[in-house]
Amino acid sequence: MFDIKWIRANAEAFDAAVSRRKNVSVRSSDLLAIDDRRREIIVRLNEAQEKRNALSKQIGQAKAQKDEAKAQELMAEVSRLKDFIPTGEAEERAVEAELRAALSVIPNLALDDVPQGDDESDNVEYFGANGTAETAARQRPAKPSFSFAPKEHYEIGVAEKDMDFEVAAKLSGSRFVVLKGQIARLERAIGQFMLDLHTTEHGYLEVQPPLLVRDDALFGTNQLPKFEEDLFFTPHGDSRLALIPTAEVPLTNMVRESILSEEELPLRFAALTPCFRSEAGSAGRDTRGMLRQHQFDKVEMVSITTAETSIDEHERMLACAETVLQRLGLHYRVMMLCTGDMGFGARKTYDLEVWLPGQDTYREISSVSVCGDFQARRMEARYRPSGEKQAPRYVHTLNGSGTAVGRCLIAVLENYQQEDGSVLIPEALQPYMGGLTSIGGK
RNA sequence: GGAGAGAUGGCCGAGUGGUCGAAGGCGCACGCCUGGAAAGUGUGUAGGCGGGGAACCGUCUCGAGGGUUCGAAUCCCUCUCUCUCCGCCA
Repeated sequence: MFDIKWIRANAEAFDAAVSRRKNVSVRSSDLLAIDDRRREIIVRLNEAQEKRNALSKQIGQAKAQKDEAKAQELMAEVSRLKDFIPTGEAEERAVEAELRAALSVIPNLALDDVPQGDDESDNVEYFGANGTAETAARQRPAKPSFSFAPKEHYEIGVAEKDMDFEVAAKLSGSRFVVLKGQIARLERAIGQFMLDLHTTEHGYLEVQPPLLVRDDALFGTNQLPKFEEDLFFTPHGDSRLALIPTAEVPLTNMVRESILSEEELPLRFAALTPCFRSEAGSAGRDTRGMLRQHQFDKVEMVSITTAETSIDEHERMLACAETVLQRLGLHYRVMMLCTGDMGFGARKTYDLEVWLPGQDTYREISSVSVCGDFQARRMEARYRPSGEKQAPRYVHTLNGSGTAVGRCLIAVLENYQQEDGSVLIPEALQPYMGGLTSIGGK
């Protein structure tokens, strides 16, 4: 969410930057018009309150001096002028709500190095801050080669038996899956491996958050008010709770409505949780297999930083996510999303796309975004700079998947499949699989 | 689910209708003291909004929202959360 004072001071820059984003027609002049009305009512209200307060203080003094006649006279005077105050207060609340509503549906502005574009076809491959295609290729696992036609994950022998969409449909309908036996264990192993990697090697604090959250938390991380239809809700008393669409929501909101000290930053949280998405807008897309589900596991990373360090933290977080795929020996590429493909709250986003030989294509497995102070302003999350006395500033927030567990399971199955329908277990996962080196063999 | 108690600044905690944005303490900042530190000591130390070039001024905020009143941290109502006891329960 934007600071109206910043928009007032930087109206042209705001208009130029906001016009880079897709489907956004708002102009600074619309917002400033609301703000002008807001300031006008505040001035009038403050003047009335000032008079009322001054007179009330005199009444107190008159009563203390037992000057009842004077007190009565003053009280009559206050009664006359205070008619305006209740209506003025109501007017101020209304116009402030109007301004907030207008501001809360404006997406974040892209950083200067984000490519301009309409959709994913305008994303550009990214090789690291100082990297090239060559340096990236040395660091990233190679694309596997097959002596047979690799299958899609749900066609592979071991999955045909233990990845059960039919029974899931009986329980819950489409876009659910029941995993069984060694496939279920493999999914669990992948999640454990990733979470352990981030907590033991990358400095993230392991967190087990609630999976049900209130509307305020969803507003903080931008799911509300614009993307309500993507969520599952459950009634709760007279209100409701949402199933988290990503652990970004609880992890980021852990710092909401607080003032941290600069010394505590950066805060780094990681969690392995189920995620729930209605997929309202994607009917008919990716219906086969478990690529796009209503429920899936994901390891999420969240960093809370100062304003100065968020860009560096973004590169660091990308590297943390990449390490997962490198350890698993999975080929991937990194895309910098263009302005048209970025999420609502992001200033810049990198997607990790893992190679799926069965589909013969790259598919998103992780998304790493830096949001600046956009979410912090929605959450009222600030920090007090150290040293000389300074006013609190908004923190910067970042989030990234590290990575999606379900999609990683797909990638392991497809990349490590054998002709006989069995699947080799990557070395990094073997300790989590009781030492097994393959599953689904005869 | 029933009964009761509570929510005050970065933290702890006093304050039951007026001069209270709020005692005191802790923490923090800057000074004094010291060879240096600790201790001691002095001063300062909430946030939002509006006005102003600035110094500064005004206003709002004592969990949230309403109400009573000339005036509310204090009284009333609703809600949220926390704690204690009882019940139920993985």
